[in-house]
Amino acid sequence: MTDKPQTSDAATATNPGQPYCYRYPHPAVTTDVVLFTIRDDRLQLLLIERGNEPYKGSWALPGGFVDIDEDLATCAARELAEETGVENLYLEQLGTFGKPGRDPRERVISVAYLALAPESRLQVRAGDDAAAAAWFPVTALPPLAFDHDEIIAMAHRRLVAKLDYSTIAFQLVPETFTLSELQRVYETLVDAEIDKRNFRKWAQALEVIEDTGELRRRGSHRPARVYRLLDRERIAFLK
Amino acid sequence: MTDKPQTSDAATATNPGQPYCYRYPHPAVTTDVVLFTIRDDRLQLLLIERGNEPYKGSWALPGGFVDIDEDLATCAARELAEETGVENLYLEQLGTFGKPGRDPRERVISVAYLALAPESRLQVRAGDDAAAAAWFPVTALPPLAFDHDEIIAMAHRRLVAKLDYSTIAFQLVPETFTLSELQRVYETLVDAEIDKRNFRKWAQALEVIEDTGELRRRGSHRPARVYRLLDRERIAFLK
DNA sequence: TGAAAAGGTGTAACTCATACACTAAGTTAA
DNA sequence: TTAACTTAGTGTATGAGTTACACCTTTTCA
Repeated sequence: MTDKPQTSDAATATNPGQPYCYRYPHPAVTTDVVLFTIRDDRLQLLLIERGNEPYKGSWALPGGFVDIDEDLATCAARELAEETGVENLYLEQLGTFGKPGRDPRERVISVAYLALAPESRLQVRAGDDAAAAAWFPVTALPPLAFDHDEIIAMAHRRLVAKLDYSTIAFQLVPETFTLSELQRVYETLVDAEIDKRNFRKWAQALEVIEDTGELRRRGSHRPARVYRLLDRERIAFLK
Repeated sequence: MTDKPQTSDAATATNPGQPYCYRYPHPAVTTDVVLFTIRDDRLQLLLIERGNEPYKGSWALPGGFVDIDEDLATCAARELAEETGVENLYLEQLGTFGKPGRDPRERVISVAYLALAPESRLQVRAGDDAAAAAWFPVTALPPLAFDHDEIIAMAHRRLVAKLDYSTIAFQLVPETFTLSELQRVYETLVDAEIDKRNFRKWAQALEVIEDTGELRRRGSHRPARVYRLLDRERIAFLK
């Protein structure tokens, strides 16, 4: 029952040094984002190098504290925009991590998000706080701060699980693409080869992409038809 | 990046009236639980009547504030045990609801859980705070406090979606049961009749139940074989 | 002892996923 | 100019799994 803070429990400015006071201790709340993209035919994710203790020198997920009047998804999107310069990424709530002691400084509860974007939409700039941001393949992660390894593991499991019953992977493809490019995305995600005819039959039956009528000439071979998503932002659920 | 509270941001007891003070405002964090069971062949959930403003007289999900050293799932289980007297219910994190303004008193972020139990395991007692607790069919809910209608809607969607790819519904069945009873659980959840032979073929092929060898005589008809779950606590994923 | 009520069982049709090999259209280099 | 190379693009047959469907069994009760 969302009940306990009696009326006077809200913030009051009675202590100048630490002006936000409560009758009961409150945890800090952050959002952290696992942003996946495909670069160099590998699934990679964005990490930020920590410049301060704790975990100085380790890498961490982009994220930060939720402003007191800010929605959770807005916070995740904002932190991500600050790091990547990009808005309107696919963003889905992943889960909330709140084990006591996961942050050694104070109780911190983190609402984790899963984000996906094609590499073409990302222009990662050094974070405003001059922290280093870099991409790492999920198969070769550096030492991670906090419980971010668990968060990443859950994000990866979720992404792979959703391949079976949604078109979530189409979020990893640029504005226009060929069926071979789309197939390579899937092959990267499942880490296996997929039969070309079966894949194309399946992808075209979904009614989520359309032929633009254009052809793309790349390399010394027959040009490929170019497709686009009918409705970016949306993922279809199968079956 | 889980970073901002510099060292002195942790709680300090400098203000006797409201002793928990922070440099930045912190939200309150609660857990709320959507506990489903099947009673009278209908899917029902547990609600608590609010005795105080805001939403006095409305009904709300069981839940409460997360203790500062308490894990989230532990908090949900504790609140539930206080209301229902039962432990070891199936409990799964559903999502986190944090829209500013969802609680008119202060910023409250609620981590919602989905819980399932067979009616036989539940002995709902009036809450310790003397609040009324009652079961309502999901199809006939009373006026709800906060955004609890949204939380319930998400829980119901999640439960129904999971029927397709897991044995989550087996959590709604008592220690021992007949195949007809299990079928009625499914029919209640999907609100449709299911073919008896197909259902039994399917249920027995899952390898999650076993024949106890006993027979149950109820009513004036042939007795039914009695089954039990091989591993309560566990839900199997299909496909 | 027969009528009522739920328990219990098998097979055929259909749908969907999988396996599999060749031709088409462009580029490049001899 | 043409032959070799490279990726694009296409259909069919098989097997697995899901769905539809009807009758006999075993008990209780009147």
